[in-house]
Amino acid sequence: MEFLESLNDAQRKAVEHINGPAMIIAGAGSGKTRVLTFKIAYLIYKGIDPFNILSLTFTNKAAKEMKERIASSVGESYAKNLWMGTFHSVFAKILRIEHQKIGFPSNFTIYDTDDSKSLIKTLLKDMNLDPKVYKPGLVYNRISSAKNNLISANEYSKNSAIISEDTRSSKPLIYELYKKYQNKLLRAGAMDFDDLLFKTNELLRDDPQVLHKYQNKFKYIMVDEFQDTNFSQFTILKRLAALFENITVVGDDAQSIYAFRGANIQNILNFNKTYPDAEVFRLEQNYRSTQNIVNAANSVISKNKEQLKKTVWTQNDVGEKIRVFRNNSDQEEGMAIANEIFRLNNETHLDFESYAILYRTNAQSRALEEALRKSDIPYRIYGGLSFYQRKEIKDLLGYFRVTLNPNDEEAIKRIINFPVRGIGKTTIDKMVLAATENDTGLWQVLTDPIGYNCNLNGPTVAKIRSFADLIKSFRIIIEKESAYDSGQKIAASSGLLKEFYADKSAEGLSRYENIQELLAGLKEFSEDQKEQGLPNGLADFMSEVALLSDQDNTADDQKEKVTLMTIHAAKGLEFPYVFVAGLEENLFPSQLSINSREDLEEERRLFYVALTRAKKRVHVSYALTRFKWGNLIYCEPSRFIEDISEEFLDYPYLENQTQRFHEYTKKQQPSISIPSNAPKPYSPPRNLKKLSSSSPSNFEGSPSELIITGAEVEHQRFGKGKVLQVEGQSPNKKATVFFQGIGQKQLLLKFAKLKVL
DNA sequence: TAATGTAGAGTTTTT
DNA sequence: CTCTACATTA
Repeated sequence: MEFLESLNDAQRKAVEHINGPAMIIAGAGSGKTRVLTFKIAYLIYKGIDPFNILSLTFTNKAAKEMKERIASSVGESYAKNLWMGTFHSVFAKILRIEHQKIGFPSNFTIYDTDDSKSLIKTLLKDMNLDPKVYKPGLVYNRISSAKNNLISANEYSKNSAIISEDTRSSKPLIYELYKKYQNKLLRAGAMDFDDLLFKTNELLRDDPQVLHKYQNKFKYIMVDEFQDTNFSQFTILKRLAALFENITVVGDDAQSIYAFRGANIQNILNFNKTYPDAEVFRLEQNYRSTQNIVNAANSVISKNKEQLKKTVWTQNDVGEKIRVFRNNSDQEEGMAIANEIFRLNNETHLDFESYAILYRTNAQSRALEEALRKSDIPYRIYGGLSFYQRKEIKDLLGYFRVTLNPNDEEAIKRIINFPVRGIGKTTIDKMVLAATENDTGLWQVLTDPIGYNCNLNGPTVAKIRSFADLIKSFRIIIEKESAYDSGQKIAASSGLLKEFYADKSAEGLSRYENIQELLAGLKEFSEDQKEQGLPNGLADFMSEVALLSDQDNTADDQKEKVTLMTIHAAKGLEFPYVFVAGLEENLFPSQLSINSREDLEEERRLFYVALTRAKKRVHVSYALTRFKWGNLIYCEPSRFIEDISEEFLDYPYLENQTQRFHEYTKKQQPSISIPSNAPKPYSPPRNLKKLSSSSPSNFEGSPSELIITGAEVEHQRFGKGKVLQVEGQSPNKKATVFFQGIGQKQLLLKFAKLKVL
């Protein structure tokens, strides 16, 4: 066990602790992950069966990396028996095993946030509620936080405090929505993210046999990022650990930055109350950053009231002070950072991947990107729309979902008329109505439209039948074929591949590429699973995919590129040089946080996280003016800059510059007008199209019989074009026309006026 | 049914 | 400003 030699005293003690509850408070950069992996390896060396170890992490990526590290230390054959993953993925797995006990199919669907919100929208329509008052996002958050606090729909409706809170915000019927929402999920054989934890809690609470089974299986439990767990998660832990109490949690209260989505910092602050015998280990030596960075970060976090006692220190060099950049505008801020990176790079000859620019909101990336582009500095930006949220990906996954679970109504609605097969809104509404009246699901109606008496005409019934048959044929395919083969066939037979292939616009091209990428992922999955002798069907793929995120796709193309990301996304990462941009009041700290101490403290922890990402030097910057939604606004430097003790700051111009700024703004007030000498951003001319399309309309179309393949035609708006194809029967005759300079368009002849030339 | 127009909203994010 | 969701129009 010579690996223990490489640990410091505190780390080694934490690793060697085996029995009983333990809390490891791990300061930033203190080698937390190393301790956790070593501890698991140590348990295995001590003869504990990996089969009895459960290790929970914040992301799948973290789990995967840790598993690999353990495998390289104790051997693959041991490591593969470890249960390792996020709360959601581990307990989804268990719920699939125990599905009968909770009344769900084993291949239940996991609804993502979009599915949930769309379901809430349809419920609002049913109940005739105004979606402007009952904003789906708000309703969802309300239900989500109830679930995270283990309040069922029934308990919710009986909780007077909650009801009166909802009434005060003029949304008294949320309890009703919650109930209906759960009913719909049950009927759809679906769970949302919170349900995965909620149902696990119910299962462990109500079924002593199941509880006993998993208590005995998971004799040793490790939890990473414990500061970001919520009540529901902690309750699961308490239940599972109740028998042996071999639970080790690792975390840093100073880095708790996810309260806004239900994480409860009290879990870590009060761990000792739940487990009075818990041994507490403090990892306080920082191996990452210079003394100046560590001390500056400490001075910031000390302004928070709620925290566990610890003193992070380092033996590293003193290093340089935190540099403060003051700028007149967000553009200038970007240029200042770009210039500094350029200068540093000449000086140090480091790769561009040594630099990160961190910010509070994604919207800030634009000005920064522009500056980097102008300076020819390569960068990679994280965030934005994730791969799995893209339309085309959700479309294909929608087909997979319906195939696996035809009760998945959100997925049915997504794909039933995409690609278009003539089943429109009216038809769907009729069938939904029939389903509601007969107290059944949409799929049942789809498979027997006549039996349910939906008042549909013959051709429509035929279209519905052929859609149902299509799905049924997919069900046969996935019975015996691999995920890849099934996926390939479904993508082709559904018409999706053709649909995206036909679209030759830039967007269409990238959509097609994304579909291909997903199929490539399926292929990789199928082959990997087969190699390992594991099941490789579509169902197996789908049971994992709902819980994956972009960060799990370890794309290694960030080499030689500057990293741009939000501070949240930077958690757990490190860079030699870090730029924290936009340190302005109402931006960082965010405007929404400055009214409560708790929220403000969370923002301050976020700043702490930002500072402690850096190894060598930190630059913080702010702008005096910034464009927000097209308007120039004036900004004040963030209070967080003053939270850094002056001795660690390099703030050359602080006094005279800010003073000048204040004089300047005073002069301008009270009329908030843009001074003529203020920098104006470049904005390209817009709405050119509008000007060219406003001609009076006395345009006559030719009769549809004259519109034939090959004909040269003219359209009022699109101009001259050539008919490539005509399909369908009058009055639903459709022509595909190629217009010069515009591209291919599909037009319904009963609407579009086309003149034959 | 599909393209186009318009109103409204707009932290942080993983599962 | 920019994106999205819904209504409108052909």
